[in-house]
Amino acid sequence: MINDDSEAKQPIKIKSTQDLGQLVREYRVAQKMTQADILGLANTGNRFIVELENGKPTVQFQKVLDVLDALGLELAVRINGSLK
Amino acid sequence: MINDDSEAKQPIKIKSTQDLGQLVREYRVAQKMTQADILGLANTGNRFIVELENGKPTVQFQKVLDVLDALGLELAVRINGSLK
DNA sequence: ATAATAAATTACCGTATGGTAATTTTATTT
DNA sequence: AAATAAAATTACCATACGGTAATTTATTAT
Repeated sequence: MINDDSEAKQPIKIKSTQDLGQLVREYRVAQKMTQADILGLANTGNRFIVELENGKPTVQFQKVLDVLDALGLELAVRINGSLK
Repeated sequence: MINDDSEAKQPIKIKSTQDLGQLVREYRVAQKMTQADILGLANTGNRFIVELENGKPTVQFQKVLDVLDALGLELAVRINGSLK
C-alpha cells in the first residue's frame, strides 16, 4: 500500500442524507463494527441503521446523533465554505 | 460594547437538538431574518421552524439541512474531539 | 461448495411528524 | 399606550417513521 493511514481526519461536509449514510457506513466498516454492534450502543432497531446508511432523508435528527456518537463521531455546524 | 465581532467563526459542536435549535435561532437573529423568511427559502412550514429552534429531537434530518442551507450554514462530521 | 455471519427486506402497526391556516401570545416600534 | 410585527400554539389530518421480529439476500470464512 502507498499510504497506510489514508483516512482523512478532517471534517467531512454533509450536503445530503446520502452523504451522511455513506459516511456512516464507511466509518462503521473501517471500525470493523457490524450494524448489530451499533444497535446496542445507539439504542435503535436494525431498520433505522439500514435506512440511515441508505440515505433516507427523513431519519430523525437525535437518532442520527446517537449513532454518530456510538461511532465516535460528532456533528458540527459551520459557516458555509469556512475552512472549505 | 467590548467586542463587536464576538460571533465565533469556528465550527460549533452539536451534541443535541437543543444545541442545534439554539444555534439556528441565534444565527437567524444575528442575520436579522425572521422565521417567515426561512419558511420560503427552506420550503417548510412555521411549525417546523418553531420545533427545530425549540430543540425537538425528532425533526427530520434533511429538513434541518434545508434550513441550515437557507441560513448559509453547513454540517460537518468529524472524529470525536478532533479539532476540539 | 457449505456453513456461518452480516446486511437487507418485509409485514404489522402504534405513534408522531409536519403542512396548513387560524388564533393567541409575545416582542418591537412609533 | 396603540399599533404593528414576529413568534408560538392549536386543531385537523394525511402520511409515514421506526420498533420488532421473521425472512431473505449477500458477504465472508472454513
